[in-house]
Amino acid sequence: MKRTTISDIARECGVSLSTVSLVLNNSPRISAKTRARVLAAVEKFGYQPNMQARALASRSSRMVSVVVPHLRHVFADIYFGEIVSGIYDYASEHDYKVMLDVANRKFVQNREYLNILKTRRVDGMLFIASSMEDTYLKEFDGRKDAFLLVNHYYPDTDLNYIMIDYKDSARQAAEHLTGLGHCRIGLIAGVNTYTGRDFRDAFIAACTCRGCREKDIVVTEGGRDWSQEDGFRAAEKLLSESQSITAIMAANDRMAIGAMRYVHTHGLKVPEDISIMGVDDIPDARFTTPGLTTVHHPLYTLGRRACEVVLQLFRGELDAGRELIAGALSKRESTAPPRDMR
Amino acid sequence: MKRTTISDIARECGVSLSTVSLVLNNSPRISAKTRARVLAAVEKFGYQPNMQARALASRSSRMVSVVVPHLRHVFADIYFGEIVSGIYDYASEHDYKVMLDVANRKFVQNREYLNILKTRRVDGMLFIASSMEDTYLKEFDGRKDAFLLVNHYYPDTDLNYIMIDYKDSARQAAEHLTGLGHCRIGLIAGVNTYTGRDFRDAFIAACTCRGCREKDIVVTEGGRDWSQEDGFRAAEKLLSESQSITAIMAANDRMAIGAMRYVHTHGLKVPEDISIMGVDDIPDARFTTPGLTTVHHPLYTLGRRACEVVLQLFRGELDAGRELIAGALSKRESTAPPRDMR
DNA sequence: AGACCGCAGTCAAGCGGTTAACCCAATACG
DNA sequence: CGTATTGGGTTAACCGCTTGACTGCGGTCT
Repeated sequence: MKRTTISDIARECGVSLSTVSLVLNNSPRISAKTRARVLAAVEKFGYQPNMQARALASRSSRMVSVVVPHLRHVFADIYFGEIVSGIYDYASEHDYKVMLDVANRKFVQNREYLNILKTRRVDGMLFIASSMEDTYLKEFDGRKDAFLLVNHYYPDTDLNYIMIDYKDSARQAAEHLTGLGHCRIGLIAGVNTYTGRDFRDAFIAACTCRGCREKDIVVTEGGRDWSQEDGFRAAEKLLSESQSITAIMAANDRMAIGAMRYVHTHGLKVPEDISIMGVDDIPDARFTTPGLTTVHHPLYTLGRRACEVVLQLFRGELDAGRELIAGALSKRESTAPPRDMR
Repeated sequence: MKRTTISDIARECGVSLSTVSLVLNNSPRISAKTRARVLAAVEKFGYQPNMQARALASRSSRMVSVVVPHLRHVFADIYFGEIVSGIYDYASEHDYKVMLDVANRKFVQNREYLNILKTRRVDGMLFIASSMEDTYLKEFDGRKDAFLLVNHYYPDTDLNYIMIDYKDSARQAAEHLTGLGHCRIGLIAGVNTYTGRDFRDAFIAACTCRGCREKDIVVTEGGRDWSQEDGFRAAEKLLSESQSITAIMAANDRMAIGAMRYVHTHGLKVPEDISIMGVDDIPDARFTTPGLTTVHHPLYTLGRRACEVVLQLFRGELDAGRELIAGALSKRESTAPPRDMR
């Protein structure tokens, strides 16, 4: 009841173990004739090499680890879902497998994030967007593991990252809104991430640069989940504190949708009374009423590229990887010139 | 720049390789004193055993594979998310890792579903709810791999499964609605799964058993995605074809929510004009207006148990595993007695 | 003709663990 | 006192594959 191994194939063909191995690894050192014989035997036995043995000998597990934050329904979040899909597809196309990890307390306390690489369980690790609180990431500073932050970064370290260019998205959003004539804008910011802060600062800078007075950009914090509820509450706060704003900019679509719901339930019309804009371009953004103007962020592509980079890092084809991917304005119906401009 | 291995530890302590190995595997054959010495060295070097080597020698990769269907946003689906979370948590608590797989064309054509087990990449496999079209699953019939269908089953095979008791949920739903006095009910069924068909048949049976006439249970097919849009369209069809129904039963919450949206946009009130009921109890069900009456399905628990079973199958502690997990009625505001009963 | 050079394979030393079988001193027992 | 048992380790044979070094050989170059 034993599984067939490489030596069964070798015996069957009357060649050595190494020959079979070389055939299986597409080495050019084997003649076409021998190769065909070996492959026929492989086919005949339905032979599949044992990945553990292969990994042990070759020092490559052909597996990457994807680490997602420990959030309530992280496996039901389109934001993470898109990135994971991108990673999975790229990995799969290159005969890699994806291992899942959740950065929960156990993961951090036991320092599993280091052990996973140390135990050679995976060739590389991808950390999807965690928050500023995840200071343990600093431990990777100085190590030369195939390690990549996906859609976030860690200041003052040499950690590799690939992420959406949030500053640029902020600029695009600011230009769109100011271009329509808005100059008193409420910003629902996400401040528990470095990218969220960058977005906030870049947005304010871009607005003032285009003629808004800094005090007319009213900032409120969304909340740590960046959820619809957070957006709802933030809009409530924003509108109760300053009635004069003509537009709300949210740091992601979910909060924008929550804000829109608040605005609607309070008898205001979007975009006639107030413009609302988000960031990310999640599928739902298309189906809100009115459709949500947002900055499209190619998260699937980001995931694919992240996986590509981490494999290059593993193979030593890359020393450091730091990339920014630009978003693009996606204009829908939730933004329009303010009332007094029409 | 080599990693520390088991022999480094052995040398440091002046014991043999096997002693270290036995300590690491909690063998009772080593004295407390020696054990302490070894563990101290392990600590000192920050040693972590190489999992590939361990897997090769011990014939266990301490990893399970989770296969999800190839759907549009499967990594962003609360239904799959809950199950995966359950699997992940159980696995993680037992020092297992989770490998991800998507049953896409490549996966099926290359018969990867067999290779993953053959190549010993994983100890067990969990297939989350696929449809009746996934006939390739039949190939597992007769094999004694640690293999489990999660929340579906395959008739006329010996494939192991663990799933929600959909027939029972159908009965509970039918009893709730008929109990309120409904006897003309529209059913939005999901018919591309065996469990969906069972649900439909059991629902009809339970209704007729409780006095409804079979022709008053109007059945329409939802669609292959079981999505809100599917529910929306199905409700439209249902209400245009038979105005007399007083309740709509959907085979899952998402379709129920879609149906509710249709009903609302057409000026009818839930539950005054028509009752609506779903199945699953996803988080959104709590936040609809009115709150959706549904049958709660413990998907997280299902995932946990599924992982437990598959590991027991792997260790040979279980020969076959076939389990049903019961749902429980979750009464909210979307169901009430029909107009003529009040 | 002799040195040299691929070409097509083979040899054998790993990769880093696990575990059945064995070994030896100390204790238990008749 | 001789023998069986047991606690605590060790030995060595794998697990199944990769890969650098080596070999034999026919053809090239000088």
